Amino acid sequence: MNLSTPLTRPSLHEELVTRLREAIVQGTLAPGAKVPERELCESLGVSRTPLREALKVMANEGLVVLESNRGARVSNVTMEELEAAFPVIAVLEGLAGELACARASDDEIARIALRHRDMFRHYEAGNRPAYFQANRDIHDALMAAARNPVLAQHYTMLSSRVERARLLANVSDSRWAEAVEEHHDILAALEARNGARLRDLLTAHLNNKLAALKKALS
Amino acid sequence: MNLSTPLTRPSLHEELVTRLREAIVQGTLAPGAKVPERELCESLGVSRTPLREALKVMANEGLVVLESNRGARVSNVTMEELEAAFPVIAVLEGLAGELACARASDDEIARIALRHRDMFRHYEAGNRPAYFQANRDIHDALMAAARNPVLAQHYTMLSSRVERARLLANVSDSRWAEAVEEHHDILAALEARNGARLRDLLTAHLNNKLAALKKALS
DNA sequence: ATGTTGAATTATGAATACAATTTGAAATGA
DNA sequence: TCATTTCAAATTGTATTCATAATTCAACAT
Repeated sequence: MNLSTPLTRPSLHEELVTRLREAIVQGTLAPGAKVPERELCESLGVSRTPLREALKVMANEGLVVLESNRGARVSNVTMEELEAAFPVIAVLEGLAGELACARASDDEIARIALRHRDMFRHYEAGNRPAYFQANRDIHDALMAAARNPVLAQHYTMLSSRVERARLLANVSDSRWAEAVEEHHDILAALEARNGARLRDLLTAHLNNKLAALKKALS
Repeated sequence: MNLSTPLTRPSLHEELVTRLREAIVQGTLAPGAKVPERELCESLGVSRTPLREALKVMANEGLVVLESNRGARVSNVTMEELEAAFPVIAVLEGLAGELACARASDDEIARIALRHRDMFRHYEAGNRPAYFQANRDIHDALMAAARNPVLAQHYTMLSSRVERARLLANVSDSRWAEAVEEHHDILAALEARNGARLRDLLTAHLNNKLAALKKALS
């Protein structure tokens, strides 16, 4: 048990941030939709104050935009934003990979390898949702293995902004095959603990993902 | 005049975030100090609501920590945090350099070069504050030249967290000389628009800075 | 019929009020 | 004297209120 943390129960606005973030990433709160303050207050059973605090935080992260005297809207997923965000995510993931090679336990690497095999199976079965989930798990596990909370924090912010793009367009089958290929290399570099190579592979992987999105959305 | 923007006056809490961030970076609000809510409200002439909204946002950025029922404290600058944050800043600056090489106007590069010459003069004169200022200007200008708002946003968050370290320890003269040397190379790579090289130089520059800080603080 | 005006309604931004928790010092006892 | 307990004051987290800006919609003019 952890006795160093002084037993701090999460504040209302933090829980709201978490739940709203999920709702936005999942698409329950659609991009561009205005956030109905009063309604949410009622359904969540809180007053406006903590909800509004949560909205300020999410606005700072770019998940919502605040229009003065007109309330909050879920931010739109634009091509411009994706083009800006992806290169940043790419270098962050690259760094995560590099650090993970240096710091991950053998056990962690084994677990990531296992998840890879799951993912490959989902690909063979053509099961996109399961593939996506496994893919996310892998990236999250890698981030955890990097043991850098600052990195993880910014990664979380950015991926929640971008994750929603998957709802906009399915990538082509050919890109899917390519991505799987890339993941074979990624796993190999991780298992070899080749940090520099894994970094470059991950950065390229993300940049390729952006290119594919661009194509799918044009 | 710009008529496309729908005439939006900045909200109170946003202004507060900006001002509090400055106060924290500048050291007016010292690391570890608790944020006196009532006092700040009076001196800033606002009520608690917008101030508290600002504090939530800054807590999300890591500039303050919220202790439940015990209010906000300015976060401490720990070695652990610096070790986590610097590598992230390093890759972000690297990306900024790479993008700047591709996107900066000749004019922008010329201005950055000019600011470099200022900075070199301040070094020769042994004027640390002026050197720091010029140094910051250079990094900010580079970031602006990268034309990536997402990158800039995260860079701002991170550097405000880390900037305060300069108040903790003066780097050694030998490291100072080294940093100046590195900046000569950085400028050269930028003027040659050699993106890959500038990226690597900047990343290394930041990582060296961390190493120097580690030495100075031990 | 279509477009415009303006009062009523609603929603928002900020201030204030209230309840719960923490703090700190006086009072008590060893 | 020193530790412990108790209780008031202060501070915080959340709810509510208030003033103002935006929206809606019916009445009117074109």
